[in-house]
Amino acid sequence: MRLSRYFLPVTRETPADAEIISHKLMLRAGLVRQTSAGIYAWLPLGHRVLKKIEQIVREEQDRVGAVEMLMPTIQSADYWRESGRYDAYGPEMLRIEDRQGRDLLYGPTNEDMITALFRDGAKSYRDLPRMLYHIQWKFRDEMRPRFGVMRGREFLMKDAYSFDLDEASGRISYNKQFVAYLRTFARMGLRAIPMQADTGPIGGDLSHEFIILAPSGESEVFFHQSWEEARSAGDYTVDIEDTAALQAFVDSMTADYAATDEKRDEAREAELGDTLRQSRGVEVGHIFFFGDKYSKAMNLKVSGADGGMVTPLMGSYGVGVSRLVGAIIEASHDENGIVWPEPVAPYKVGLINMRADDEACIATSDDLYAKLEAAGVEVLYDDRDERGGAKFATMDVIGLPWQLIVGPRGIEKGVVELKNRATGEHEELSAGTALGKLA
RNA sequence: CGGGGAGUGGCGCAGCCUGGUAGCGCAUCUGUUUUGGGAACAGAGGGUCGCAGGUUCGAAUCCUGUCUCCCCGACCA
Repeated sequence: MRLSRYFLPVTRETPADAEIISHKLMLRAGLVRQTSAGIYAWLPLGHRVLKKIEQIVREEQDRVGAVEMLMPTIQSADYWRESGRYDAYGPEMLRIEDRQGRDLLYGPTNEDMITALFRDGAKSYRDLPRMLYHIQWKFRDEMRPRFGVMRGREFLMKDAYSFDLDEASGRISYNKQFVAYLRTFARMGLRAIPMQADTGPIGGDLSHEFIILAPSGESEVFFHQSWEEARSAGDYTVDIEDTAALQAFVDSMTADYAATDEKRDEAREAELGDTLRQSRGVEVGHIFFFGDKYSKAMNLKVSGADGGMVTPLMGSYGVGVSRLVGAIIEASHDENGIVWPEPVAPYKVGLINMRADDEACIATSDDLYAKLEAAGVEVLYDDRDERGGAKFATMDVIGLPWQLIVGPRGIEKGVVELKNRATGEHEELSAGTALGKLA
């Protein structure tokens, strides 16, 4: 993409209503604009990040056998009356009335609707187990939206739902999602720590929050030092079809202490001694096995193998997709701007033509741009006729992993400069070599 | 929802107390000189001061109401 044809309103000054660093940088880097309290427009660059994150979430859901679908943002109140939640949910739910006087709502979550949809389509034990998910905008009328997209009223969430015939099977579905979550966050360059959360009516330990360590996170968290090590998706490989191995893996991942402020265990912390760590954290995912809460209330039943009727057990699994954009920035930035982990960067390379009034610079830059595009490298090309300093500042604040710099000095020597945004390391090399490194 | 604060060109702010034709920095546009880490000079465009009422010869400024946004708290992906 040529910057001369893009829409990237970067600003030097920070809008006064931004408080935390990720929010400031998202505004400065032209990722989002606020349109109402807790509601944001995603500008082109921010939209690309959102899509990158969404795609990683999607791939990891698919990998554990969840099936993508799409439910509407607007729901009939009838689903919620059926589950008994319509009156219970309270003012956080945005209620709407259509021209016929029918009660509608902007969905804050989808358990009720998915239960109804699954009920109408699944008739036999052969239809289970199943995991369904969608990635859709939600609305919760928060009393107090804040922290930019980290606590918006409208937010993009991946929510998955599992349907199983018995608790053992439900546990497997839960474990698969557990693995998917670890891999999802690791792929985004994040250290996400699974922390035990409030359990449902069934009890046990089948609810976890996934917390990302970030200095300005909302909650105080405590954990074993082993969680400080960065891990990649590759550290989370396990044969998810091997039930025993899967369970063993989940057990090993929950063996080391990790607790939010509300869930601290004084005794265990005392045992940890020097290996106890403390940090701020942001909740980016929450998985939960709640059994027959909705299936029972909404009369979801399927024929069992023995001819009797079975009430499926359900779980739900949420990832805050839009929140992750803010969370990643909280975890990855420096004094000059955002430092995108490559898998979620809006573009991989920022190509800078230092002198857009110089024929040789234009020719070299255009050529590099064409070749990068041809090689499938996502490149944002600053071809504008502006001063170099302003271009560097723009590239720094938007934080693309690589900066490829073309200027008259380099051209004289037959080189271009390649700079790594995260490390600041830069080297001069031939255009061909640079292409090879980036492609 | 309780407490506090703020609405003035795109962004950041001053002006308000003590009414008298709206100002600064950044950004934008034009020209010239520049050119490897947010250039310099000259010029230009852009605001019915959140909205509605009121007081007054006259309101950004005083009064009343109202809307919106932000911060702290309790609640939440």
